[in-house]
Amino acid sequence: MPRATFLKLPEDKRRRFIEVALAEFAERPYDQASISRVVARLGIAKGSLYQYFGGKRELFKWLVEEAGRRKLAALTGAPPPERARLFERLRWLYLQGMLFVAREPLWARIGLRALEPSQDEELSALRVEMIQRSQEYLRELLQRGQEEGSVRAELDLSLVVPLVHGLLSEGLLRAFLAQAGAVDPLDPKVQSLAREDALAAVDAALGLLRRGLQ
Amino acid sequence: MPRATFLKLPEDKRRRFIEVALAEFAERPYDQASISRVVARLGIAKGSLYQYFGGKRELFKWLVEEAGRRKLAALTGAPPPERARLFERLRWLYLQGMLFVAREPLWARIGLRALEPSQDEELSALRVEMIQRSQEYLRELLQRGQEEGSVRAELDLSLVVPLVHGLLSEGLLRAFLAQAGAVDPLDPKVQSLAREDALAAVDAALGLLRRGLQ
Amino acid sequence: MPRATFLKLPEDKRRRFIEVALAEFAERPYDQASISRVVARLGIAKGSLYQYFGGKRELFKWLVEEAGRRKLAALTGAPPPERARLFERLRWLYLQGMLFVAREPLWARIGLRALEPSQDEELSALRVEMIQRSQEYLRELLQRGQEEGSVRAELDLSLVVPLVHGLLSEGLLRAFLAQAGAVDPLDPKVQSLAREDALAAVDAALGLLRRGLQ
Amino acid sequence: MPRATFLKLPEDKRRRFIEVALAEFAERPYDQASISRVVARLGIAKGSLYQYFGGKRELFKWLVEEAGRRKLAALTGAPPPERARLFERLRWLYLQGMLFVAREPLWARIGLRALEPSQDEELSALRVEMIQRSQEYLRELLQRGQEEGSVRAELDLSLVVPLVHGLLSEGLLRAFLAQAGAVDPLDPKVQSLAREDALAAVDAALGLLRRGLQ
DNA sequence: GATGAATGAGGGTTCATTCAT
DNA sequence: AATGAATGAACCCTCATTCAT
Repeated sequence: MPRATFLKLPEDKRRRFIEVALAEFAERPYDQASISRVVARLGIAKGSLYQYFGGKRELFKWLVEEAGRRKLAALTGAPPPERARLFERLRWLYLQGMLFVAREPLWARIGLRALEPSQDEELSALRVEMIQRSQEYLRELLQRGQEEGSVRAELDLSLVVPLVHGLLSEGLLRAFLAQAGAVDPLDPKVQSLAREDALAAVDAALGLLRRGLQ
Repeated sequence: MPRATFLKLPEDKRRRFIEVALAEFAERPYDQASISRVVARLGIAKGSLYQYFGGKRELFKWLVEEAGRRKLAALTGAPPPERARLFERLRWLYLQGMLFVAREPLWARIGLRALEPSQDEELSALRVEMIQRSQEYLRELLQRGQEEGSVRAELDLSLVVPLVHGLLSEGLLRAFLAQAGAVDPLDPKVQSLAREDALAAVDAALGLLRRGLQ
Repeated sequence: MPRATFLKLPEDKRRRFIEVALAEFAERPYDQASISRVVARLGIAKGSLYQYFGGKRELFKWLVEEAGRRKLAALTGAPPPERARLFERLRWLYLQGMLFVAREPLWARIGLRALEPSQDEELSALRVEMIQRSQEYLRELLQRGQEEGSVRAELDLSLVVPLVHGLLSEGLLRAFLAQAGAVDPLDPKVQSLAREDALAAVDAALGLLRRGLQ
Repeated sequence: MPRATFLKLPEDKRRRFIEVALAEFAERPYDQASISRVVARLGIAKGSLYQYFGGKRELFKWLVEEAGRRKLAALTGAPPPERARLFERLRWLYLQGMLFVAREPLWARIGLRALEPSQDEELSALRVEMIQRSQEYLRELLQRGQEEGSVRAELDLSLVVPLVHGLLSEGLLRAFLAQAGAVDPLDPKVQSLAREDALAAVDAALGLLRRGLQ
């Protein structure tokens, strides 16, 4: 999505650009984020931003995608459990997710921004797609869980998937953050959260689920 | 919150005002909703709106409160289960919630709008308070559930409450809407949802929880 | 200037109206004073004010005139020096003026408001007229001073009058207020000013003038 | 105070902008001056003005400061009396002041606008500060006058300074303008005033003072 | 490739005044 | 005589985007 100009930018200039744009779009809902503020903080010309990206929406979309790539990199960077059964896999998956929130709160936050409603039609479509894709992935996992016997076969996944998704997305995140007294990933208190807190929250979530699903 | 002028307005005029304002604020996030659009649709003078409400924020807050009152009315209007134990109570509570979504999607939607982040500081504070109050209520229910033995006593409610809340709020709502292929309460497909769909979603949610919590 | 309706108002109602209107117009420059605020504080209908006065300007003009009448009453109420020569007369006149500022700061302030420039054309004319009338009065005094020998005959009064006026109006008022550390008659510190302060300021002013004029 | 954009504007464009803005803010009290009118007269977009200045207040403050700079330039441009004693110094100082009024009535007027009360809190503070600074400067002059023997030592400067200030500010200005039959620096009649009129007014003022102070 | 001045619609809000009741 | 709802122009300010340099 970024223009060629952006990719050819000197490493440190590009890094700085990303840093500032990320901060702006993580801190505010899309419609309140301001291109003007970004270029002001960077000290570059308005026009330059439009050389790098097609506009506000393009920039936001790229940040969201980049957040996805970085989260994926975090997942593939950590040793994934081999031949794991459903709950081991879920445990690993969501543990990495919570650690990503703690380590990269800005990137985690911008991922959530994409789920917020916005006036922009194209972004609304993106939002719906992201929700569906993430539920789709969960559905595949649960389906395999049914095949391997970790999940009762008679459960109607079209109902169960959104329910479990609610528990493991908003629910788990809030449970994790609550341990630091925070409500938002950008709250500085989040820095005090450690791996044990992530484990505690994930295990509490999976504890609830295991019995419900099996 | 509305000015006396608003309350003394002829019934049909007031009804029409509410209708148009509700549509505007339900359809868009607060910061994108526009006072100008409301008065244009109504064909009244800008100044008139300011005779009725102190401003944009006051109008929005009143709509949110009114949504709360209407939901409460829906709850108290339906026969509440007497001497119900936890899961019966939850079943009744969330069933009414889903029926409210199906019957009054605009009012339900505006209740959700209050949970979205906004640029306005006062509304942000309101939002945090609403989230906490709703979790607080859930905590009381679960605590009584522990006392009556419906919920295992060793569960750490500070973790469980946000988890269950995620499942019964975002999760349940999405499960309910998914049955009509909708993602948002404003989707016209929601009209096709019937009481059985609400029951199915609620029972699926409580089915998962019952085993997890007991 | 007030309509008949206003004059027929019950004594206490009229008194209260004056009190509130005076406070509003004394506290703010004319263009910032607000009719809406006056009726809000009074708890009466907007239309009622328009029954009493033709509008904002009429109300202001009446307040200014009333301030003039009250100051005049204060002057005629106090024993004026008989057969006084110029400086005795000035001393008495400006002493009463400073005492009026200390005793009736709101009425004194509104008199000054009339001297502030405003967007309103009619009020601008009023302002010019008030300045000229007050200089005219001073010119008569000084002329008689020349006749009686208290003021050098060769002085060009068309230059001296505005100079003396500047000293005895803005200058004397600021000197008087400065003794309480105040800059504006509405400053609450003004309440601490006593008759001796007024005398000190007036005598300092006349001390300067006497030598200059004789 | 102006943005870089303004400083980099082509000479004639900037000159025209200043001319129009100056006319607007000189003609009306701050609260009545209108940004909309300025851009309309200029035929530029509203947004452009905000590229030049942070807003209405910033623009006004810059105009006032610029007026100060221009008056200072006029003072330093004229030959200042060397080793002058108090009254020579005052004579030169206020003569230049009156000439500035006659030559640059708009810039002189806007300097006076800064002394008018306004709704804006920041400007009110600026106003009080300007009054105090100008009295402070006068106090220093008079104090040195006491040291050099031009002013009687027993005079209480805290009373004398505001008195003299009234005479030399409002008083002198009005005396000067009165010679052309004008009351306001913006009156076109002011153009007919010549150096002799300024000298006459200043000498009349200092004539009064010299005797009073010595 | 970088610049940054210009745009102009749109935002929310205030206010004195009118006039039907 | 009192009411107060309705008016609507005017206010200042923000913003993403364009385009000539």
